[in-house]
Amino acid sequence: MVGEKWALLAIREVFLGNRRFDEMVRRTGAPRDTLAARLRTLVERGILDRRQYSEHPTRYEYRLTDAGVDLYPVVISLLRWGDEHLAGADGPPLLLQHHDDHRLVPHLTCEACGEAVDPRHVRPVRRP
Amino acid sequence: MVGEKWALLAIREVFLGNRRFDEMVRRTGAPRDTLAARLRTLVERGILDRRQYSEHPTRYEYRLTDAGVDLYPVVISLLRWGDEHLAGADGPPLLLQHHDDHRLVPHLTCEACGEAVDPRHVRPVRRP
DNA sequence: CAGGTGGGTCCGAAAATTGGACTTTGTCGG
DNA sequence: CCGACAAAGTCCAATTTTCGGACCCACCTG
Repeated sequence: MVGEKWALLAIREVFLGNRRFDEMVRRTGAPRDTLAARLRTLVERGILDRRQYSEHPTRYEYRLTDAGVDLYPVVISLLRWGDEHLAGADGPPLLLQHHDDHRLVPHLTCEACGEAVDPRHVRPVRRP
Repeated sequence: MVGEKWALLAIREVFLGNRRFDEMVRRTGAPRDTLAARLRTLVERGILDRRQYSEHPTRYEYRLTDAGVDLYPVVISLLRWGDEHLAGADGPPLLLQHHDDHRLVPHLTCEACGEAVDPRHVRPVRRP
């Protein structure tokens, strides 16, 4: 559903507030052609919504649907991975302010027990 | 780094304990050719490690490096998204047991303040 | 009326993926 | 010793996707 090239990057841009086609092209560097196709499939799949934000001139923007918003943990986890493993000497290109008073430190926990999720404590079981 | 087709699926299989080439082909349905290429790039990028687990016959398996293990939140978040938005009537194909006594309910929090992460409370800031 | 912006489309070239056949090395049962 | 089987790939021609750049149209703005 979100595995094609540019799909998650486009979704990230929408999360960052860059909802317009040209803005996404500029920020991601995707070919306009490919991005247009990708946005179409994401809309078809119910992850993005294309809405007009101005008539005269007719202009569109992309918003996340509820299902799209649910991808936030995926995007943020990838962002954190990049910050940790790929960032250069001067740190990550983007900081995330949480509640306007501290840096967001994303971290996966189990809602049931409250603990941090460690792969060693998780056992996959095929559908019973 | 992990955006090409089959990359995250291969990584997922390794997390699930399916570390052998043929096993991954069977489970993911990827073309052998493509999977072989993908595994090669993932090894080059330091996400997987290819190690011999038997001489005579010579056999290899793929293990996650530390950087690879750090992708766990990404894989788990995607898995949860799929469970929520794509699972059919009989539920998700895979259950995750946490500490052998309850179902894992993955959930992104901020380590700094302990709260659940809500996109509305996060403000991206370009590098200062 | 010239220039700019937003949101695309069109196209030929280049790159990646596909599925199936084939290979190599070694094990196992009879 | 023979035939069957497994693991881990490789090879190849036929699709599919992506790429990058040019182009288009409607609408402002000075």
